Amino acid sequence: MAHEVEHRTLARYLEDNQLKHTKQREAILDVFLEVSGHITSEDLYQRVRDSHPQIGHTTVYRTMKLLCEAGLAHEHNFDGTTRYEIAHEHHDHLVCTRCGKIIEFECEMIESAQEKIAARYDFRVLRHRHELYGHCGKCQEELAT
Amino acid sequence: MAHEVEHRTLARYLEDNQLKHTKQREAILDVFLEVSGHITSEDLYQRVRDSHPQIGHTTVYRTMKLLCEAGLAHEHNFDGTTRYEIAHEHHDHLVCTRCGKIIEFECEMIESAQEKIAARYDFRVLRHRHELYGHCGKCQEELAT
DNA sequence: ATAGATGCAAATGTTTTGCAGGAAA
DNA sequence: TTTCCTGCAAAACATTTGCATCTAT
Repeated sequence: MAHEVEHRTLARYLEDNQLKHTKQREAILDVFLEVSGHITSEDLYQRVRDSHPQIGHTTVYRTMKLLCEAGLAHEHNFDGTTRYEIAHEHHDHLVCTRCGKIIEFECEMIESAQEKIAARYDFRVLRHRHELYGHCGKCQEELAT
Repeated sequence: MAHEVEHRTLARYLEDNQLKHTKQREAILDVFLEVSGHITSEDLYQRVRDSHPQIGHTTVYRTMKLLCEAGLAHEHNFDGTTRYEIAHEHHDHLVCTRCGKIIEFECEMIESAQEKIAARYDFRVLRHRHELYGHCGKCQEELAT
């Protein structure tokens, strides 16, 4: 079994919460980690069925919610459809709308400005999304010709 | 009729596109401008029915799409629910995930930091989305009790 | 043995679509 | 009178829930 660290994290979470360690949960976690992108519940369900045809969609939903609670996955709602991504350090995105290239960035200055904004409105920030859409350098050159 | 400028803008859009000027479209635009917040389709539908009980939900959806095309409204998807807001200058959002309150903010510092990031990656930003999710002051108090 | 998990089917909630009748041009 | 619009009902999706059954502990 690949992704041993994540499976151990799941096991610990299940034990800590008196939840049960089932084949379905293992299988879904494995497929989720394998695809390693932003995946919808439906896509995940289809892929899980390739190797485990008896697993239902309901279980995929319930397991993904569990993985989010265990800190292994993040849920992201993009244009009305929920997508899951593997949890990792926070970052934001530059998205090229022409070639689809995605660049990750982090910015201390923006993070601290966010804190100031939140304080001004007496708001406690739990998470955020920040995406810049536009054209990458290569696409700018290609458009200039 | 209040909001004459917007109604004239709608009228022009309809004429320019050989679309028809109906009571329903007027009524929905009026209610939308009156509430002047971030409103869901369902909320809008309920309010429209107070004064125009015969108008259907379908027409609300279709009209809001039209208002977006006419540049009078903007559609936003916050955590899976679509909300409409009156089109105006760019701003970002603080979204309370407990009570649903939405606060708009603008921040020069963040805008200029975005420009620096973009320059660093040789990226030309055309638009962006920036949302901070968390708890508003009132909800923080309620949670503390 | 028993608390918890599963999978089906049905319910829910949101948005879209087909269609026949109705209104604006 | 022709084209577009409306409202209903039904469809289309995405997600959740009730429940009887099964399984890990």
